[in-house]
Amino acid sequence: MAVVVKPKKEAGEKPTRIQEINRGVILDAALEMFSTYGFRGTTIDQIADKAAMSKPNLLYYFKRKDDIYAAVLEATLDEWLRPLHALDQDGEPVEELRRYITRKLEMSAKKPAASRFFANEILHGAPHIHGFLKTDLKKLVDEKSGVIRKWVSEERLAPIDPYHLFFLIWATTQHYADF
Amino acid sequence: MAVVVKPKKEAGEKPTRIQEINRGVILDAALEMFSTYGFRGTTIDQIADKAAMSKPNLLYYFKRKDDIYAAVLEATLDEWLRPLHALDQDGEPVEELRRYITRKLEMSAKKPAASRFFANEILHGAPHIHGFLKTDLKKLVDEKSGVIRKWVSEERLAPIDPYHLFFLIWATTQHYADF
DNA sequence: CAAATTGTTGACTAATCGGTCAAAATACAG
DNA sequence: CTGTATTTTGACCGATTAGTCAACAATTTG
Repeated sequence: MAVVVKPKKEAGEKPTRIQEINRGVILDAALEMFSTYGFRGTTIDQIADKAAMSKPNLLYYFKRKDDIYAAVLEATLDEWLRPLHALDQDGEPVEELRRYITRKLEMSAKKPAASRFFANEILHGAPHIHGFLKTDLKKLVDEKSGVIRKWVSEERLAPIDPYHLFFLIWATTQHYADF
Repeated sequence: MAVVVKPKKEAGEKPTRIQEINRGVILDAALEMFSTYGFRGTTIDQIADKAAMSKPNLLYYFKRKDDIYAAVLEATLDEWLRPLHALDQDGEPVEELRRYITRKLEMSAKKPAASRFFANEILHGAPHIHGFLKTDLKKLVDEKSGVIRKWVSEERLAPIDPYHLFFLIWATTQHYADF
């Protein structure tokens, strides 16, 4: 008797409606908890409570605590970087920087959890995104540093080290969000 | 038969040589671990390992994990505040601020653990020093804010909100230490 | 509706962690 | 050296936590 092997699930199948909703709910809850209590300070039970579901149910969507953290990181990283992406070398320098800072401040105010989450990650040496920071983020920062340098060389902006400028903006917007 | 009660130990007796050494070793180890992994992320075993002693031995010197944290806080706070204390209203404003920032940067570079420790505490809403922050630190910051305001009113310094200035300096020096 | 798949959970386990304790080892005073 | 106070530790305990599992419920599909 021939047995027809019918695969139950292909890798990379599209998520169901329920999966999409619940993953979102979990990530929101997890971001809130991780940003407040850190990785070790947050329990899966706490996240499950906040997401209004049982722990086994949560673990049905994310097999391990590390996976939840990684997913939160990935989901938040894009948003955190978006303001910097928008810095346009063809714009007017002071106006571009003003818009960048405004966007950063807005983001810190509107999504304080995301902001705290990253501050925390970076403060502790970015242990979970070290590889990423060394590649993608560095590339982006290098690219935008080039824009600043270009403006300085064209004498459209007072001389300043681009890295110092970014640090100044990141640090200050973050602190305003904290307090 | 009269029993002579001979107290074994008076409160506030001077610590023995061994106590002095071991408390120091423990505080160094604890600062390193707490600043890297946070309060919840650090285990007593880890601190004991770093201090090269057994856990019960460590707990002989500090009865609870909270006590270790509090002791680290107390031991480090003074150092963290010292640069601000030195801000002198009778000095030349720009030179005073330059010196303050330089000292802050030196401290962040020389004692990164202490610096991270406080950044971490403040980022999470200073849960362990809330009372202190509300009194002593606030008083100090208010006092030094008065110095800044005085300089501004005498037109010896460009107009700036003193709190914003301190945040700017703290945030930036900390970020330099992190990266 | 009926079968199959997906979603949900109570009950459990193994490991970790903060903290205790009694007993052994060491340092120290007379 | 002798006795006493101090220091050190292995073994242990109760609580918490990450993660499992088998059974049950809901949803989707045909």
